[in-house]
Amino acid sequence: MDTNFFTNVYEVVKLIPKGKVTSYGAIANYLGAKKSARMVGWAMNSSHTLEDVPAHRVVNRVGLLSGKHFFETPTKMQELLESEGIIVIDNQIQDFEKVFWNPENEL
DNA sequence: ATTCTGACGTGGG
DNA sequence: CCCCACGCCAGAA
Repeated sequence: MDTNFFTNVYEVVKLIPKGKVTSYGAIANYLGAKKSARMVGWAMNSSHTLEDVPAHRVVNRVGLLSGKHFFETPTKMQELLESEGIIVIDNQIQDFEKVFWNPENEL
């Protein structure tokens, strides 16, 4: 089902532990569509209205807050991450590898 | 129906 | 190491 892909993305994002982050590609890979990482981001765009989906915990493969511009305020995403113990400098997550949460590794 | 763009990722120069 | 181009899929003009 096409809508299932979006729902699946939401489910995975919801499962991201507090203080951890993941990447669009990791989610896409977990869903079996690693080449469609863009769709993951697109799915988040629809999810931005949903409060159950912590989109701020999803960043690109480099740990860059690429989607912060889509939040209510450009600084909201960084503040949310920092409030969870994640250090963000210049839209870049510090110790990205440490706070990285891989769906395939945990699920 | 066609074209472009986009919260990405990988590969090549 | 930095820059450019391609692939993927979906939605908007």
